[in-house]
Amino acid sequence: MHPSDQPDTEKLTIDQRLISFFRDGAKIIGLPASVGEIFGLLFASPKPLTMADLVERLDISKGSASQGLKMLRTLGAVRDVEYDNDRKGYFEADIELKKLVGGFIREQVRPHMDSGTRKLGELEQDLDTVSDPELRAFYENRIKLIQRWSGKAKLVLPLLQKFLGE
Amino acid sequence: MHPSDQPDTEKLTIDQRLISFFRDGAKIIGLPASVGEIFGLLFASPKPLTMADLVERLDISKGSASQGLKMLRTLGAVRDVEYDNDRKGYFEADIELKKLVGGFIREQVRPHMDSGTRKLGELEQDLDTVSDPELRAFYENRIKLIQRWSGKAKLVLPLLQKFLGE
DNA sequence: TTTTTTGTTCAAAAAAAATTGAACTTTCAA
DNA sequence: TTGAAAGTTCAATTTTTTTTGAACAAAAAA
Repeated sequence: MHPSDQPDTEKLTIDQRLISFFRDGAKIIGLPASVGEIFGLLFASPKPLTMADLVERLDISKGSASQGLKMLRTLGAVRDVEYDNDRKGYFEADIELKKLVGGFIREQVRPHMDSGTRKLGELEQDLDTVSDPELRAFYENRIKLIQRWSGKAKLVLPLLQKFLGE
Repeated sequence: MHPSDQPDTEKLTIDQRLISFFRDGAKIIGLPASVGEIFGLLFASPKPLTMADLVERLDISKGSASQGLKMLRTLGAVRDVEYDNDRKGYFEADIELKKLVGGFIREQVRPHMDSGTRKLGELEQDLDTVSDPELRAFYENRIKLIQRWSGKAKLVLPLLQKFLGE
């Protein structure tokens, strides 16, 4: 080992650091690391990149690149751009926080909340099946409690989006 | 199969439904399913339960129960209670949204944000190593952008907690 | 003290999630 | 048309995470 070789954190290029930053970020919000890396590389690139660029620079498979881009497009975090009047597709990162958060809420948060709301409804239906009146009163309170939580959650999301939209 | 047997969603008891509800909720916020189930069972129980109760009613191992309870206590979502002046430990769910969200932010969100802030600092240091002035200006802008995001995130959390605190 | 009950720890096993890569489809240039 | 480049799909593999269970520790009853 050459004496000037330093422990890990030294001598990383800026784009490597950005990739790592967004890899961690992706994991935190429950997205695959490769998705974070793809976004990171696009975010760190002054010009649009092709899928082949991603495969080469991130050392991931074509399959991962394709699936990762698909997810990022669905989230509205990456968009297709014209470039080089080339046959290949080019991509760039969307950098509006409002849009990034909006996409995440729309694609990841809302569907879960909706399914939760549905489950909660089913729960309420089944209260009838509880014969013991004391236990039933207890369950009623618990369900009311979750409904209050749910109501707050539904208020928080638009508030959050408003706050983040500059 | 008896003709009165219905598809899955029928004939679940309320507590089974609550357990399932919180199992899903746990997965959504990135916690193990067993942790959600434990919370769900405690939430659905009018009186405190022991670890042995959890093992039996959720059909999980003693190890899972012990680890799950540990995590829930750290999150402030479950607390030890006196009961039955018994040798065994008894537990009950904490049902204050403020506390649940607060614990999650303290234990899961903050540490990640702090590590992100640190990484961001390192990134800024390394700007010097970029020789091309155009590229450097580009990176400077990107880093400033993330810093603006980070600033908002730091404002949002207390706001959120305030909103949820009744 | 010894035994029994309760709870913790952690290496190993199982389960879940992400990634790969080869087969396939689409698109366009020659 | 045909062939090559670009992109997608998905079964198989790899990696990561969760769960188990047996060994251990702590505490209290016998």
